[in-house]
Amino acid sequence: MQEEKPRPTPVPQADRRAATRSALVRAARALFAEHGYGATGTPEIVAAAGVTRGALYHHFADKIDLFRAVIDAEQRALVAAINTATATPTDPIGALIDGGAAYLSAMGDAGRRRLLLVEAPSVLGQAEATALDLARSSLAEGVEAALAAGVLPPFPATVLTDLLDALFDRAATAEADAQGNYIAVISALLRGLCRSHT
Amino acid sequence: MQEEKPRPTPVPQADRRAATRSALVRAARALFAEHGYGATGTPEIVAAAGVTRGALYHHFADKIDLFRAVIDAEQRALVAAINTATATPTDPIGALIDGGAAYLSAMGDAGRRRLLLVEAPSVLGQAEATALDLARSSLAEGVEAALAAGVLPPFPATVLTDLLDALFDRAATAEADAQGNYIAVISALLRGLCRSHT
DNA sequence: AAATGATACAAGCAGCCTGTATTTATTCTT
DNA sequence: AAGAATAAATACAGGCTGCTTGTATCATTT
Repeated sequence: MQEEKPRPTPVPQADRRAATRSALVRAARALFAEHGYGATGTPEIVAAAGVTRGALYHHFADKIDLFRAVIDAEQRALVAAINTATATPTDPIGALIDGGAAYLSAMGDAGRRRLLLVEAPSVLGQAEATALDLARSSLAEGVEAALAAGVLPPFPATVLTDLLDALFDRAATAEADAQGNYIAVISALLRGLCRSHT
Repeated sequence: MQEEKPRPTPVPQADRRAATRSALVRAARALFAEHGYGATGTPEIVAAAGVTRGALYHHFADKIDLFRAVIDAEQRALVAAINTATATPTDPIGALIDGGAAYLSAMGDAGRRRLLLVEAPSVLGQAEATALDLARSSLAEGVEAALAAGVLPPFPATVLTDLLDALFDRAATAEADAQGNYIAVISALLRGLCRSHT
């Protein structure tokens, strides 16, 4: 017995790096989502990730940079969930409603809602938070398609997108059993807007 | 000369208390609005207020308690500004639009927007932040009046209030020169909703 | 009006957290 | 296999929060 440290299957550096990095992001996501950014300390994060603060500050410039990575991962997970839950394309207005419903479904996790809707604007500032908002980009496409199809009155696309985004965000924070009512009202609002056009 | 401390106009304790308390709230409001809650330290606040940290922790339980006082004062100032800018009562829908415009005008200050729309939900939590939201309460009255008048479809009042609140909040964060467009779209949405009813 | 009590505030301390600098360990290159 | 490079751990400095102790001013009671 002298197997102390013969060469314990040399782990590639890239894998090693990716492993600790994702462990940090995963642990940080859970704690930021549960207690918020300000109430979560880096000692707590690294303990949950099973590494030390040295590793954290080797991978990320500072605590905010780690938070940014968490938000980025959460945005990607969100659009992935939306894409799997998105219905078959219908008319432009129906596509907006269906996309909104898929968004609500993908926002079912309370931690995700807190991270994206509450913490991100506060920690990163509204400007960067909306810049990182991928779901909003796909909503903008839907609005532009509806405008191009002529089914919406010729209001500025950015304004329509912004207000629709606000409606879906607020619906996402509503009680789960009331979201049907929110979708119904949003749908009625959109249909009424179309009718006022034609 | 022995007028060192004869009785230098004994300041009533109540006045003294109110003076330091309001100095703290005023200084904290300015710094929280400018740099956010997390980036503002209590040493900075008390320096701006011209008192010591001892005074702060005598008047407030902790830093969050001071922030709560700032938000409370800001809410009162907001409804006061809304009331002075509110137009004469018209039809229920017009009252909603006019009230919304008055809200946007009262939210013209960037610091106020940050405090009420970004910092408060993050620091106090969404639940407490909406509970302290006075403007939302008056919006709820307007929605209930419109429902009672039968000019809106019979959707749940809480849902309509919540979604209208979201629209006006988002419009408030828009560029000042674009807010006319936001009001126009919100107005069109509301009118379309009425039309879908009758 | 003098003493006793309550209130407002000041100063200092202990613990924690963040970010950085320094060292050690592991993997890649030649 | 030796050295370069990267990953991670340890140690440290500064700042901030909340508490505790101490002091001065106002109020109250007799």
